[in-house]
Order: sequence, then C-alpha cells, then structure tokens
Amino acid sequence: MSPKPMVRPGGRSARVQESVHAAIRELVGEVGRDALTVPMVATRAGVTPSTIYRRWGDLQELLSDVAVERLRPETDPADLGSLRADLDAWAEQFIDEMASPPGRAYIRDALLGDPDGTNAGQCSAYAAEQIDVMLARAVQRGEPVPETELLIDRVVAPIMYRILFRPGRLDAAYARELVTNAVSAQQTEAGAGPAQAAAPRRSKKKPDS
Amino acid sequence: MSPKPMVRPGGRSARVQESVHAAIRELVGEVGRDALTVPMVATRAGVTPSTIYRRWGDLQELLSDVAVERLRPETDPADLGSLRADLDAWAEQFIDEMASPPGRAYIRDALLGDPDGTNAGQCSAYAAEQIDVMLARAVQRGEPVPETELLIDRVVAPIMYRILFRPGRLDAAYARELVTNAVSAQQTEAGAGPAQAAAPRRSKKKPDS
DNA sequence: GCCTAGAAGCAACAAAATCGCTTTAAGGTG
DNA sequence: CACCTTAAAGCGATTTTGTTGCTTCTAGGC
Repeated sequence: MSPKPMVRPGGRSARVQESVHAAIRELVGEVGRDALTVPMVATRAGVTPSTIYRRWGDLQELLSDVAVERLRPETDPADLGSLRADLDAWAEQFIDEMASPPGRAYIRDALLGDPDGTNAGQCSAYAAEQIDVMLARAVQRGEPVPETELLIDRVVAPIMYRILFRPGRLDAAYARELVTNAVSAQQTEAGAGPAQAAAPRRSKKKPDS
Repeated sequence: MSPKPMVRPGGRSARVQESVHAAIRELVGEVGRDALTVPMVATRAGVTPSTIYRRWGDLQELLSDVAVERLRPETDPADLGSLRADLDAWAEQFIDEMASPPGRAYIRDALLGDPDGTNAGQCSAYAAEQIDVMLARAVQRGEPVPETELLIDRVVAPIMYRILFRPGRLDAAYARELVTNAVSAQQTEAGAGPAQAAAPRRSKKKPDS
C-alpha cells in the first residue's frame, strides 16, 4: 500500500499503449474497422494478445479509447469577430466532422466500449471546452453571452441526437438555425438555463500518453 | 425469384424468435446483462447457437432488438388537460425511465448492435409518436402547438444527450425547464423550427413477432 | 396433399478469450 | 547507485466462442 504506485504513465507500459494504438490506426486503414480482431492488433503491435485483454478487456474498450483520441479537437475554434459568427462556423464544422461516416463510427465506438461513461464524458468535455473558448472571447469583446450549458442543450445536443437516432437533415442551414435560437434565447430567457459545472474527470486504469 | 417469400413472420421462426427473446429477458435477470453469452442464451432458449449466429450475427444485434422492444412505450401519455401539463409529466417520466441504470443500458444496447441505424430510428420514432399524441390533443383543445421537431430538439435531444454523454443533473426540475423553454419558444419563434417528416422505416431480416 | 425454399439442427472445425505462472523493468528506497 | 518491490508484459495450456458445410424440418404457395 505505498502511496502512489497507481498507473505507471511512462516506460514500457506507455510504449505498449502507443504501439497498440498505432497498430489500430494502421489496421483500420488496411482491413477496415469491422475486420479488426484482438489477435490481429496484438501481432501488429508486437505484443501478446493477453496483454491487450488484460489492459483493455476487449476490443470495444480499446476502440473506444482510440475513438476518443480522434474526437479530440485539434485546434481552437476560429475567431471571426463575433460570437454569432464563431458559433455558426463552429457548429457547421462540428456537423461536418461528426455526421460524416467516419465521425459517426468514432462516436459509436466511443460510446460502445465505455461501461462507466468516462469516454463519453470526455467527448462532451471537448465540446464544452470549445464553446468556452468562444464565450471567453465574446466576453472580452463585451458581447452578452449565454451559458455554456444552454449552448450544449440547444446546439450540441440536437446535433448529436440526430446523428445517433435520426436519419436526414444535418446541414449548415440547420446549424445556423440552432445557433440563432440559442443566442436569441439568451436575451429572452437570460438566467433560465441550467448552471452546472461539468466536472471533467478522468482516472481509470489507462495511462494517458 | 417468387414475388413474396421474404421473411416468414409466423410458424417456427416466430417461435424461435420469441423463445430467444424470452431467454434473454430471463437470463438478464438471473446472471446480469454482462455475463450473457450466445451459447448460454441458445441453451436456455432450446435452440442451437448457430441459429442465433445466423439470424442475428452476434449478441449485440440480438440485445439491440430486445432493447428496442423494451423501450417501446406501453401507454399513451396521460391527458392532464393542457399541453403544458402533459409535456411536463411526460418529460419527467421519460427522464425517470431513460436515465435509470436499466434505461441507460437499454439505450446503449439499442444503439450498439445497430449497424444501419434502424433500431435507433425506431427509438426516436417512439418519442415522436408520444409527442404527436399530446400535440394532437392540444390542437383539439384549441391550444397553439409547437412543431414536433422543435420539441424533439428542445426536450428529447438534451435529455438523451445528457444520458449518453454527461454525468449529473437529470431531474424533474430540469425536465420542466426544458418544457418551459420549448413551449415559450413556440410563441417567439413560431415557424423557425425545422419541419421534416422523419420517415420511420423498418425492414432488414427480422420478422417482427 | 404435394413442392419448394427458407430456416433450424448438427457436428466438425477454426478462432478467440481466459488463466496460472514466469519474466521484465519502472520507480521508489536506503 | 545498487537494490527491492511490484505493476505490467510474455508465454503456453486450456476453455469458450464463433463459423461452416451439410442434413432435416416445416410454413406457405400451388
């Protein structure tokens, strides 16, 4: 019971994690996501299958980890001079990325092998962070801003709901409509939105590279 | 190429389907959802494993079918005299059912083994039907009513998003808040909501009981 | 009442997941 | 800086699951 043995974020474990993730990225490109098997990934990564089974449990949890990594936004949203413009552009790009076939696949994978919701929470946190960046800029400009939570309910949630549950209509016009409704709501409904700090946590067993 | 051999909705196939579904319901109660295996289900149902593999492909698709069945609403929403009251009560019940641990499990299962989105679409259709019932009643009373799509975006989507992606705060107060915002929006934004008939389709290989 | 073909059963096989045990090497300790 | 301690990786035997070709059954059409 030493105080902090915990996870082992560096060294061999880290190398294994990295080579396994890399193996998956390669193999998804070569044979397709559906043909993946644990033994196949293990061979490519140069580890034994039992290592993967012990660390991740099954292929789904592993794919979930990889998916979350790929859903991490690479850059901050563009600064276009006004909150409205920033949100429009961001929402449109969000739809483009998330509603595309690979995007849908990543979302599904992220949700799939995620018993405790950690990975799903992380996805949500990414969106919230992006929104916060835009809101912070708007505040600095002196614009009135809605709550992060309101934007999540009004913009992010409908988009994700449609991606997961419904067929058609996910285009730029829809994005603008959502943004319009969300920012105009901020005037009429002011503080009526939920105010709740989403605590982004991450722990579990996985060493982040 | 005879005109309608198709699926075979009755007879032995139907009995097999029913006994397999029943076996799953029983076993989920006995050993828990995570301990299920195809051979186990097959034995309990009195069929050979290969039958299950051939008809459903894998455990996930099978669980997805069962989950959708259980997510089907059993009754129409209560008629409480006004749209507002109906929606409040319905949203609260929706949260209770869907955000409970078993509810979450069904939602996940329904999304999971569902390559083509048929089952997910069905879930969404259930909610839309319930909403339509309430709206139709409101119209008969002479109340002004919002679009179904607006209610899906403003009430259903945020709830489902939070269930799937975010931890806390899913209570009756939140439900009321969403409903309030949705019905008041109908005044200010009138026809600004999306208008799109979601075509509920169902085909695939499965004979519905 | 006979055909037909879609589905289930069966059994041999192939692939996967699991588990006990051994070995390696991070990272803390004296 | 050598030395422990211990989490994690490797290995191989074993169990469990998934696949496949072929046979048998039977619902539904004629």
